[in-house]
Amino acid sequence: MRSHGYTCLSFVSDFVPCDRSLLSPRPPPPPPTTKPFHELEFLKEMERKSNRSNAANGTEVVPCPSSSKKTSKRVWDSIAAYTVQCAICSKWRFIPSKEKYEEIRERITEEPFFCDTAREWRPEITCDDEPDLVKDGSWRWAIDKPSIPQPPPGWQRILRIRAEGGTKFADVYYVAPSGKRLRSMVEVESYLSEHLEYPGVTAPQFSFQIPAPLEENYVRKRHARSTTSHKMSGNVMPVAVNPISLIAPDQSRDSHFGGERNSTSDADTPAEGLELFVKGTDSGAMEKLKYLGLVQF
DNA sequence: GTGATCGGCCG
DNA sequence: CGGCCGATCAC
Repeated sequence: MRSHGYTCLSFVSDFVPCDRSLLSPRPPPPPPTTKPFHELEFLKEMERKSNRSNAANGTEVVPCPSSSKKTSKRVWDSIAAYTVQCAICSKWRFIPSKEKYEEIRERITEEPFFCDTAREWRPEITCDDEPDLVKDGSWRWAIDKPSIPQPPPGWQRILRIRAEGGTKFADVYYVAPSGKRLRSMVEVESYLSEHLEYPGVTAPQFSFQIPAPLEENYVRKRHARSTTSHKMSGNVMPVAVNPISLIAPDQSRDSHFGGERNSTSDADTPAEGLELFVKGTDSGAMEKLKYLGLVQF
């Protein structure tokens, strides 16, 4: 089953927990990718250009757009890179900037992304080129919802990924040009109603939708239910169940990136990955477990 | 203090 | 399950 009707969803990839205590001692630098893709250079280049200092801990410094306001708060989100999947070949392509990514994400449904689209910033790229990266476990993935509007000019939409094992995966908030941090739609609306200095800025331009974690156990389950699968249809997979309990101890803080180091065969099919995530089929679940390094294969 | 993060309530 | 916001934590 190749990539049928699947318009590729846009993704956010690889994040670092925003827990400060984790940031300091965190050794695993950026992406220990498996494939020898020079795209990393490309990434580096973009980093340099966008003037972000420490890709080391995976944060991106968002340059304050309009003028170098003195107060321009250093705001960043926990996303290290942005990728989108080609609707034709299903390969993942880096998006050079958060802004570009937001632009693509906004229209991804009506206007699917193709490798050709990336020609805009990479004139040579085609579907025949190697994927920029593969889902091999060396990156953590957050799968974005499509059709999230771009933030109004001068506003920033910030995504903070929470620490592993918590009750929530992430938070979205907006930073107004004034530097005001807005955490919910209600706050946005009340702020806008009291600050008429933002003509044309309206509520529908905001979305607090958070992406979903690819790793199923990143977020603590609300129902500490027995690990028995509830969504993997009837077919129980005992093999799968046991390993899961291993990683869910309680040792909350400890996100060893590594857990999945033993990735032998990666280079799996991106399309499946997407399908797996979206549909959660049995085979998908299996794939996921492989992905997480919880089963042998 | 202030602001960021987390938890948990509630619809 | 997602939105929201107070409690709590880190600076």
